[in-house]
Amino acid sequence: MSLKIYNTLTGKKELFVPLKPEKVGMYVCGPTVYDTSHIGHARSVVIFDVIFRWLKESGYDVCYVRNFTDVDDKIIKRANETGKDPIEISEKYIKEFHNEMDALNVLRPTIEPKATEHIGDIINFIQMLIEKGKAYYVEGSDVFFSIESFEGYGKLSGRNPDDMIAGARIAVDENKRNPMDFTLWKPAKPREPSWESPWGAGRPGWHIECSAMSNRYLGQSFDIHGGGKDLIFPHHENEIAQSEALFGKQFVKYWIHNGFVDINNEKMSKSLGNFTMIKDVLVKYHPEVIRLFLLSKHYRSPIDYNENSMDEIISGLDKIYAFLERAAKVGVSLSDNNPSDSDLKDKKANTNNLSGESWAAFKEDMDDDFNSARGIATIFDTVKRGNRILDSIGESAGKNSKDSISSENMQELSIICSDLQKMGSILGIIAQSPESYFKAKKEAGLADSSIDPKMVDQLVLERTEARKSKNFARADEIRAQLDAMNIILEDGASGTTWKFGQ
RNA sequence: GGCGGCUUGGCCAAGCGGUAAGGCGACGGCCUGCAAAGCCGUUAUUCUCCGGUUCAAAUCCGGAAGCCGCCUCCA
Repeated sequence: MSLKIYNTLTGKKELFVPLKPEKVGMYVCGPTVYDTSHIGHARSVVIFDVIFRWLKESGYDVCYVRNFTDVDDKIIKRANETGKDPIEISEKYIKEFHNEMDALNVLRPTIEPKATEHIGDIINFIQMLIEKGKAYYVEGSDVFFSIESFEGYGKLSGRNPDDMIAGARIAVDENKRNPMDFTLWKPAKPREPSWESPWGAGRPGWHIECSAMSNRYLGQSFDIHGGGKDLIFPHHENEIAQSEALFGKQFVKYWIHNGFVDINNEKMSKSLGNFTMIKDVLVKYHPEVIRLFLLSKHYRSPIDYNENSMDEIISGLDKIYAFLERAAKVGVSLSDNNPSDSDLKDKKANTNNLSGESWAAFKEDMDDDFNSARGIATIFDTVKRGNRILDSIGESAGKNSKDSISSENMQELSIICSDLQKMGSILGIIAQSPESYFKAKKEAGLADSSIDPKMVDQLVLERTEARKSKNFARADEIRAQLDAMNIILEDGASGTTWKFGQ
């Protein structure tokens, strides 16, 4: 067990040693719930989901906290535009977020705190900062954090406050002692949600909620803090300032940041109008295809979402399931591979003695800074090994029945399949049985092709008869006819099956 | 202006000093009545370019070119 994690704070890959043995505290910045989530949110959530799963698999007791920012300018703006209550807005999008993440087979974090439910914690936190001389209240204005009061300001993002001020594009607020000081508490304007505080009715600034909530659930110091790369500055920098200024000790040991999703090699942006929403992607692709895609590149690098890549991913996932289906046909039993949150650990205890070389390789891949791209390569290597065994025993030609497969081969195939399922359970894929995967695929194909399956079956039957009577001309004619409908035939040992092409 | 990142075969993508994983595609073969699937083989003497360090560099250092992100809300 020697997990290494790239730490943004040090810019190096470091051996992961939790603050307390066997326990890990992890905080990830969740969405501001004012709009529908896009594919970029999905990437971040899926990546940290895999990290969560891997930490648990590695034997840690993980407390995973992911917040919802449910009070914010954008939510208020949205509320005013739609004439709704801000709470209505945030609840709507929280619900949507949960639905989509459930569809993507994302495990729920241990705790999902909301900013509005921690206003007391936030006010206390600010109060203490003021008492320590780290923050100041400007009468009639905001409470600001004083960056000059915190020596380490800029250490996460590698920025020097003076340089930033020099090239600043921000309007200087006359109330601030230093232009880089940031808001902890701001006074409420009319018709805005607000809470009473020592500084009048108002609401928290953006950064303070994460310091207050992480402190509440994970303490003054914890192991991992994550989020998108864009959060490094100013959000996470400011969190460090708030928490370390107050508690005088290291806030977070390992900082993890994920890269962005581009769309056809362009950044998602309002001006380009290319925001790709999760719900739209879910309509087009199987959830496991989306996960496999999001994990197909190292989490820190940018990844490009485009149709061509998605088609390649579909081929890959089909290949994995097709192998499992072949294996099942010769009698390898596949376990139910959709473990709930709680039984990942039990599963480990049950199947550990069965794990093979693939699992060992995968473990190395994941231990190396959660290298899911390499883990996926290991999955394909495993599939190839399995197919090779199946070819060698001539299963496809129907020469061997289940009984005549040697016990060594059976044993090896069992291990390969169980390894595949274990690897899948970390990446959150291969959660279905091959039958239901291909059945769903066929149904999806039928749904948008207006093809009558009965008619296809009838043609397949006719072709089988034609083949029996060596009328190959007719057989090929039928094949061509179905091919024109994007239907591909496969003549197997146990009859002919059909599927949709890509 | 400040900070950071990227450039690997037709495409996607690992690689983090020891002599180029994996996927998609293409081509040849096995299998098949023909296919499909699967398997086998071929597809980068070379990693944007130029220098340097080293017995050894895609990997380290210096320089050049191109691309990108952050510094304002952003996963």
